[in-house]
Amino acid sequence: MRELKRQCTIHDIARRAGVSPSTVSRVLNQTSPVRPEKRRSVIEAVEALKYRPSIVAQGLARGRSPAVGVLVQDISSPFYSRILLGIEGRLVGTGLYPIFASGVEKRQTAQALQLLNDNRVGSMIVVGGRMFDADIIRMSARMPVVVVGRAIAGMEERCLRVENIEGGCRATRHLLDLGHRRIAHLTGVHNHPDAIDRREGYARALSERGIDVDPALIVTGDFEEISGLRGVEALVSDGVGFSAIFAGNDQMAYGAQLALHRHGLRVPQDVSLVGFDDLPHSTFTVPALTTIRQPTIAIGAAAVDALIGLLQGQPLCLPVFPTELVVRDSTAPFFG
Amino acid sequence: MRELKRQCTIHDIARRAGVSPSTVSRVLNQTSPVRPEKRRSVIEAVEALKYRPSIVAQGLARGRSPAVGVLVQDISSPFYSRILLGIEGRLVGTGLYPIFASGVEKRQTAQALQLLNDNRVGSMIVVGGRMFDADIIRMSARMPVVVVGRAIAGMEERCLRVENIEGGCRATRHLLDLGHRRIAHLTGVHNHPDAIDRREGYARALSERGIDVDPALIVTGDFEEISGLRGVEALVSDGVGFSAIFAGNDQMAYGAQLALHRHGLRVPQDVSLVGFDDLPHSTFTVPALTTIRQPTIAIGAAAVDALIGLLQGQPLCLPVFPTELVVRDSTAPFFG
DNA sequence: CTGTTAGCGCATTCAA
DNA sequence: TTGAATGCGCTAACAG
Repeated sequence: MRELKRQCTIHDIARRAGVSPSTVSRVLNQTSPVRPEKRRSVIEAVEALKYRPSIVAQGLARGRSPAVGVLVQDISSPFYSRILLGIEGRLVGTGLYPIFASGVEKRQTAQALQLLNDNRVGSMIVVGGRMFDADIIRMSARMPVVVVGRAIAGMEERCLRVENIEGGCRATRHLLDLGHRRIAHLTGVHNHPDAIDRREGYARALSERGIDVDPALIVTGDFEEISGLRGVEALVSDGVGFSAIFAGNDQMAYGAQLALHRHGLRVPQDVSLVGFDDLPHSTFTVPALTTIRQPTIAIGAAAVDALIGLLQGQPLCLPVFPTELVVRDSTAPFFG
Repeated sequence: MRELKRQCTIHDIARRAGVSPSTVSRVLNQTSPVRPEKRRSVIEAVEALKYRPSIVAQGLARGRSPAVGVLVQDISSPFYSRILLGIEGRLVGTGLYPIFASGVEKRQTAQALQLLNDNRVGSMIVVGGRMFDADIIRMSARMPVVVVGRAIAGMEERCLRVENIEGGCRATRHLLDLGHRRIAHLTGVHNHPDAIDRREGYARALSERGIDVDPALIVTGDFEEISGLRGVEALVSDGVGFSAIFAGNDQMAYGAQLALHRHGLRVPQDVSLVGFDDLPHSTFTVPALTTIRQPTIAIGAAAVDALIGLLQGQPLCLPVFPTELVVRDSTAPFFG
């Protein structure tokens, strides 16, 4: 690897300001009072040379790193990337900064974790993912960890939660209010807590109205578009009658939308469709998607806030995020 | 910030293996021969203690960092995040790792650049963005820099290029081949080289067939969905006749699709639509989008390869990426 | 208040 | 081949 042109160091500043390196460090970190005149000359030198301390050296000297490891399932996922945006935005100006490592599959996860460990990150945010809980629990013994977009048995209190049950209820109630009775549900990843909760909300809303859950109306998906598409195809080819669909997330709703279109079923005239997440793109589907909004950016920001609290020794405090129905054009009243 | 439980260091390994720290370093970095028996006991100790060197300390000692600064306009953009995926994937196993910093707006850009500088990254990949060229040129004087998704005057040779003109041609020819003559074009960001090239391709294909470019058919967009939507609305409300649209990218095509739908224009029966990029989502639009594919993942990977070559002192070699027409369901023959 | 000293964890001379 | 010594850039403990 090529050598870089040497950046100026704390010694250069010290020399130019006529003080010792420690003094420079003191004014920069405000770690102990410094005579005003010296302070001024230090600041002057810093500005003149455009000096910026090396985070690397600081980390070594301080014995802790300002890096926050962000472990994410898929950096290009439309959902997770919104959370990352929230995390990154909130980190700016805090002195902390993120190191992203993505690991969709198990092997990648091990590498990702190793990368974060090699960097000696001082804290972690886990965003979704399917790695073994044990790995995360082990990390959380060594540093502050906050989890977003999944639940981990044994460290529930560190998992940021969204009102998924309530959200599933809202979605389903909306369809019920429109007169729909045969409402299909495309679930998310099997055993995923969010998927389970949303389905639970679906069932709850149905039972509120005294409607029995028809297992034939529930199709297992995996939160990806293609599973939504296949889910609808299964429904149609099995001859299951339905006038509405509650998809476990927006991406599955997109797939469902396409499948419906291919079968000549119009949204919302023939079938009403509700998603979950309110991804930015859902404003632009044809037709625009009615969905349950969860505040992704705010969720990412909250994870950072919680982490900072933890780093300062405060007790963990994670808000539970509400969901909100956003009515657009993919739902309409049912006309038998 | 809380202290972490101390990780084991090279000294711990040295002690356990009964050798000096230098020897441990030697076997780990294979920097000079070590007697087999010692080598073995070092390796044994490393595995027993699950030792991993601190990247931070290595960076300090070596005077260079294995971190690659990745400056990106928007980490949550469906297009750029694909490139990031390619970059990240290619970096795994190279000993290098990315530090992402996003800066959509000018002020954020300055902060992003500062973050990378504070981390003393040893190289950089710039992905899109609208910051002043000068900032990038300045960086490129100090370290290897490769640019993706934009062009910078004065360092063209470091900018990875895609056959945008040819792509624009392909898209337009496809529509011409289907019999369309009134083909509208939604351009990307004003002055953006990709946008200019795609438009150039559009014009070239038209002139090949002896068709004059009608300025009324060209609407300026900005690569975002909403601009595609507004572009179509402008076209319709201005009463401009057209039977096909070539959108400067897929996101604008999405917006166009919705606008067409809202005006009761069916795709592809009434209007054919072609995008550019082939985002993963384009398989799931209603109807599935015909588009020009560019190999985003491969582009990210190529940027990394080029960077590694540069770091090893090799001359820069950037491939020019081809584009490919992907025909799906948003285009159909023109029937006057 | 401030300079000097001593590491942080590692790579890299330099001798041996 | 290998250990001891030195330093990367910075912070922190310790005198003064």
